[in-house]
This record gives sequence, structure tokens and C-alpha cells, in this order.
Amino acid sequence: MAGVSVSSVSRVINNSKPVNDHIKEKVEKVIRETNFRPNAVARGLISKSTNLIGVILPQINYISAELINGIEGVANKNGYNIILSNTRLNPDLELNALQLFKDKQVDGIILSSIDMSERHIQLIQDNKIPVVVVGQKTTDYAIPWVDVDNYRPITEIVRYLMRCGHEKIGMIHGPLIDKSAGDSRYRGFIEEMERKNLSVNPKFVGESNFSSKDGYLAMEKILKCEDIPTAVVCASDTIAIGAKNCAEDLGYRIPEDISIVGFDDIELATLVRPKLTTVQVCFETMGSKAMETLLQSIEFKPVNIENYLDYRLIIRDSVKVVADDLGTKI
Amino acid sequence: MAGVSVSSVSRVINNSKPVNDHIKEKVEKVIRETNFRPNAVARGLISKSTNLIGVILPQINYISAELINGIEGVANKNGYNIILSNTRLNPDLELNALQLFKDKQVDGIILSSIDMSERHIQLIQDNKIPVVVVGQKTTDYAIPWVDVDNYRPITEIVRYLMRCGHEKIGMIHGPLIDKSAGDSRYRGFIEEMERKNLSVNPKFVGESNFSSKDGYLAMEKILKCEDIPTAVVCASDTIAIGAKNCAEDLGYRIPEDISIVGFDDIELATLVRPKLTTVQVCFETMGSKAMETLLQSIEFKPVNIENYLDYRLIIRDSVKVVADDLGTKI
DNA sequence: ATGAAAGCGCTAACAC
DNA sequence: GTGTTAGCGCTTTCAT
Repeated sequence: MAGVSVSSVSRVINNSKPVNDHIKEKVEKVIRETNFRPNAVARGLISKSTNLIGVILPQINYISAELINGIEGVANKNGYNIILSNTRLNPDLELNALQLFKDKQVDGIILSSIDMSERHIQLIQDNKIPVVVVGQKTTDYAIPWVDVDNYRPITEIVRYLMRCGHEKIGMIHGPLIDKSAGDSRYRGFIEEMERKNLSVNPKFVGESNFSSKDGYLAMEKILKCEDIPTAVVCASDTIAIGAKNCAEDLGYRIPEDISIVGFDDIELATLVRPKLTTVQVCFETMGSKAMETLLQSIEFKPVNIENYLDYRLIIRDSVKVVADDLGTKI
Repeated sequence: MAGVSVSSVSRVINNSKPVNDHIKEKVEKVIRETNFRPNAVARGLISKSTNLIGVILPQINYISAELINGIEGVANKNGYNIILSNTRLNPDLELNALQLFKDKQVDGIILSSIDMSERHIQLIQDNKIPVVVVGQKTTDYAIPWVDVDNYRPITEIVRYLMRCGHEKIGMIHGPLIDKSAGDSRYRGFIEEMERKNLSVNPKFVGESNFSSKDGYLAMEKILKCEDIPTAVVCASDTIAIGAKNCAEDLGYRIPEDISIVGFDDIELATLVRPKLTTVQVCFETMGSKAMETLLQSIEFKPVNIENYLDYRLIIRDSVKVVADDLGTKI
């Protein structure tokens, strides 16, 4: 306070009402001199808005990093900051984080859940704070989500592999409780194989937790059989790279002896030799799209519940063309 | 309010003062029924504490991801949440973020700066909010930092390379404005070479921005000369992998024709073939150490200004033993 | 156009 | 032990 009333100061800072020039100058001068900055917490108490977006992630890796990049980019552009919670693959911690963020009065939440339970839905619908889910589909509950189609790309991969002359095709999938990247990709494979009248040898199928190490182990098991597949589709690039390393360590050449295809197109996919044939999914876009959707929801604009991300089959060097019509176009 | 006074409720919630059992029960019952949760913002207004830690990062990649993991882990264990700011390699945005976090009344800040300027120091010392810096050294200003020694490991690499029989050694370093990972690693190389009376051919030295792509380009330039080095040390694994791919694309074999060593030991280093010889630095530990230091600072406990991280030379398969005494111990 | 005053949801000092 | 009250730093009526 330097000469005028608090309300005038507030008006100057927020430009909320006209203020006489000379009083305005006086206030601005004092603000400059004292280096005054309004207290965001007190503002939040009144406005009921903190300009904070809660981001709940099951783990923090390079994929999350891209996701965060996308989210942070549009959040930042709109005056929001993001606050992070790592749930370490524990669904209970997701619930906690949801509650915590509500207490902290965030303006919106982006949730990357490993498995949307009834309790998740309950909690989200009880709180009136906007939520958008990424990497899972929640169409039944009118909660907006952003995700790739996990089913179709895999069917395209199968067809591409067939066109390259492969018939003995295996798969290393992710955890099946994960409905999106786990189950859907797996079903895409099984069902497309069925549709094409290709039998899938159960020994050619392995499960992993999406890590390279697990991919290595799963591949090891597959290659132990006397009969081995000519191609194996992996539910992620990380799995694929583990599988590739295993095959190479066992003396197989990629793609001459075994073809491998990944999913996600992480940077690694182009860094590894042979470069990985994979499905491109842009996680940064996933993040920005989620944040844009959340913004609409916060501003009470109409939002799409279902938001599919683009994807693209990227043909590189890890699939051998055995006998085909064409190899680079599908 | 259901029968009792607000203060009793507050006391029950915070256990701040003894409360009669029957009144306590009553309050707890209502809390349960109405699903009441105290408003964290209002609490923050009084307590001057938000349980928020501001984390300022120049970019969000897999290294940041590990760092965040470390920070989030100990923050979470101590009841703090982290709020993120991505400064996209722009020093001005670092200043902004510092200011913003102060406005938001965070309890502490972890700053990964690309270049600590006078204005940074100024701003940090003006605000009385605790800051710890990661990945840079600020010993002159009594601001605590956590960082690896970037100089010594490189000297060890040079000596290791010499012991393996290499003399024509090159380097692809990072941006020199980055005093830590950029300049220190570069000086470590130059000065150790000097000490060992090995001349360094300027044509064997390249600069990059730590990306694989830049590493590729820098290596390309080096390999264009008629005379090429037998080993090149890279300021990061990402650079090393780019360099390796370039050499291989040009028909050189690693490590038979050219040896390469990296720095950081990111996951990629073991996923790539040949596996990368590199310096192990645990960024997750860097994060947790930074957060622990910050915690001490917040609680007014004495803190160490200088916090060096452990490192370890990891001998893998990307260095050829030309003529040596011993190859795996250094 | 400006100031006084109420109040956001909570905690803590004070009185009973 | 419990309730009443002031006040955290701000915005926003409501008078003037």
C-alpha cells in the first residue's frame, strides 16, 4: 500500500475496471520498485482455479516423456502448468492421485491408466473436475479419451507380412490386462490370422511386460522350439529390440532368418540396425490432443469422447521379403 | 457443520489438539458421509506451503525421465508433488519458470539449467525459496548442486583408450556453452591428451548438440578426411550411437576399424550392437539426491553445496584392444 | 472512479 | 476440551 486502496491495486493488476491514469502510474511504480507479485495461492482460493493440470502416469519413461512434451506444450501455451504423479503401475495409486489432485484443486486431469476400473469411473464422475484419459478407451462412460487404434494396425502388419510371403508368424504381446496396448494388439493378431486362415502355433506366442528384457526372454523361449516362425510381430519396439538381440545372440540374422516388426516407432527404432519396421504412433501428438480436449472440457465446450490418433505402417529393414508381389507399398 | 464448531473439525482432521472421543466420532462420521476433503489451496494460503516442488527442465527426453523418476520418488515419499516446466533450451524461459514457481508458492525448486547466468543467481538469491541445481556447478554462489564430475571420467577414458593401444583419438563433444556436459567433458579430453603427450588432430574433433543425428553428422565430417582416428570418444551415448551408425553406413566396422565410447550409459547403450563402452551415470540417483538435498534445505537443515555423483567406466564391446597390457580392468 | 468491507476455506490464538 | 474470532492475500460487491 502506497497511497491508494487495495482494490485499486487489484484493478490495476487485473485491468478489471477503469482506473485513473495518475493513480495507475503510482501503483505501477510501487509494483516495479518493490518487485511485487500477486500471490497465486490467494488468487486460487477465490477464483477456484489454480491453472494446474494434473497428469497421472503409470511410469515415467521415454514414451511418457514424449507424452508430457505434448501435454506441456499446449498447457504452457494456455497458461497452465502440469503437476505430475507417477503411479508405478499400481492402480490404487491412480485412485489416490485422482483424489489428491482434486484436493489440490487442479483445473483438469489427464489420466494414463493401466486399467480403468469401476472405482476409477466412480471417482471421476463424482468429482466434477474434467478428466481425459489417454491410452485407454472409456467410451461406455462418457469420459473423453485419446488413443491409437491398437487393433487395426496389427491386422495391417499381418497382411503385410503375408504379402511378403510369411505364414509362420508369431507374436510377443504385452500384458493382457492392459486393454489397449496389451489385449487389443493381441486380438488384432489372433483374429486377423484366423480370418486369413493362418494357424497360429501357440509356441510362437509369448507374453512380456513391454520391456526389452522381457522381449528377449520371450524370444528365447520361442527360438528353443525345433520349429520356429519366419516372422514375429512385437507389441512394442522395446519388445522388438529385445527379441532382435536375442535372435542375433543365438546366431540368427535379422531379417534373413527371422523377420521382426515393432510398434510405436520410438527413436530407437531407427537407431538400431537393421532399422525396425514398425507402426508409427506419435505420443507427443497424443499428449497435445489430450490437452486440447481437456481445455475444451474445462471451457465447457463440446468435446468428442472418442479421439483416435493417426498411425502409419513404417516399412524399414527388419522384414524379409520371401516371395511377394510388392515390398514397400502395402 | 454438523453439531460442532469449525475449530473442532480442524482439530480432528489435523490431530492438532486433544478432542473428546464422542465429538471426534461425530465429526469423523460426517466426514465419511459427506466425503469431505479439506481444501489444499486454503490450507496453503495459511501455512505458506503448498507441498509442491517446481522442476525446471531444458527438455523432456529419456534422461529427464530418469531424473524425474528420481525426484518424484523421494518427493512423493515425503508428501510432495512435482510441478513441471519445460524451458525448451531457452534461458529466458528458465527465468520465467523460476518467477512463476515463486508466485505459485512452491516449497522448493530443482533447476536443470543449461547455463547459470548472473540473472539466474540474482533471482534465486532474491527469492528466499530453496533451490538446488542439477547438472551444473554453482559453487561460487552457495547454491547447492548435484552433478557428475564430467572431467575425470573423460580423462579415464583417454587413459583406457591409450592402454588399449589407441593414439589417434578424436572426440565429438557437446555445446561448449554447457559448462558441465559440454565444456568439462571437452576439456577433460583435450587436457588429458596433452598431459599424455598425444597430439589431437583438430580434424578429429567435432561438435554436436547431443543428438544422435548431430553425432552422425559430426562423424561423417571426421571420416571424410584421408587420415582417420582409431577411436573417438563421444560426449554422450546418443552422440556415440549416431557416430556408430554413420561409421557403419560408411562401411567401417565397430570396433574393428574404429572404436567408439559413449557417456551416460542410457538403456540404449546395451541395446545396440556392439554394446557401447561408456561411463555409467545414474540420472535417477541424480534426481533423488537433488530432491533429498532440497528437502534438507526446506527443513533448514545444513546442506552440502557440492554433491558429486558416482560414476563408473563400463567396458563393453565398442572399443578394440589394439595392443595392450590389460583390457577389462583400468 | 475510488474506497470500505465482505468473504474464499481454512488454522491458530484466545477466551471460556 | 470447545467455541468464537481474527486473518492468510486476494477479488468483488456495494456505497460513495
